[in-house]
Amino acid sequence: MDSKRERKSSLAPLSPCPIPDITDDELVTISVRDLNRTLKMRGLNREEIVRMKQRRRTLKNRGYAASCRIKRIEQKDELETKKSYEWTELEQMHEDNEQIRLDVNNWKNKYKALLQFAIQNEIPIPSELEGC
Amino acid sequence: MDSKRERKSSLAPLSPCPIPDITDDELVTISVRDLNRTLKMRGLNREEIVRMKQRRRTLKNRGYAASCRIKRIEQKDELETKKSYEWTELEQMHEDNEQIRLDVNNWKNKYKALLQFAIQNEIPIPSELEGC
DNA sequence: CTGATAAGTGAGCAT
DNA sequence: ATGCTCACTTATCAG
Repeated sequence: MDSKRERKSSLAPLSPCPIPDITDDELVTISVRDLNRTLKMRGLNREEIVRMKQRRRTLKNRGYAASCRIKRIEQKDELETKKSYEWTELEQMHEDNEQIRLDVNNWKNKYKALLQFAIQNEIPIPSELEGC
Repeated sequence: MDSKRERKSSLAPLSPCPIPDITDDELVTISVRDLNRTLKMRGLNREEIVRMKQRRRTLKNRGYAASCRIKRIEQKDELETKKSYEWTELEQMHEDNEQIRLDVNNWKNKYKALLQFAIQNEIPIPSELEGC
């Protein structure tokens, strides 16, 4: 049901780290300039440097992919929230509408009752007032 | 701008196909039973069979991933469509509401005018008719 | 190069 | 076995 979906990081085997005392976290955090300096200082060869660069890029990409996923989920949530909000508003509006309709009937009936009273008692009404 | 994002299929190198005359398309389509029969007939060894099975699974997964992505996009589209529809409905409802409000005022004014007329002409009105 | 995203891969769950 | 979905990798594109 609720499955832990933590992935066996398969990155390490891809590019075995030539410098064990630089963590992935450091590698992706450090600036390119600083990284280059560090790599030079350690006296790594071309191939090792390339591998470290690639590893850095991959780690960065991992982060980008994560943000991308999160963003997607957030956008979906936002959409759902807005939709649900609009639905609520729609419900409310329906109610209001119903209420106003009742008001209309109310005033209409009052007017008609009054008019009827006038007719029954043969009270002459100016024509502008009998707009029904 | 509009980028072709077709990927160089990197599957082939992963599991070099021992049977060149079975296409990927056939491999994912064929039933397990038929596949087994075919593999047996070709006299493939254990390792080759395992590789073919894995290749099949991978190809299947590729398809599943595609459906998964399409489904996600469709769901998002659907959500957006519904949201936009609700928005339209909300607009319409606002308009209706406004119209009904005008009706209310219309009848109310008529009633009041009539009542005013009665008062000005000193016409006695039954109390149940002057509900204002 | 950096960041974002589509497609592909493998793991793990559910049926 | 099959299908789905997650995290991850890779290819690519834009800036």
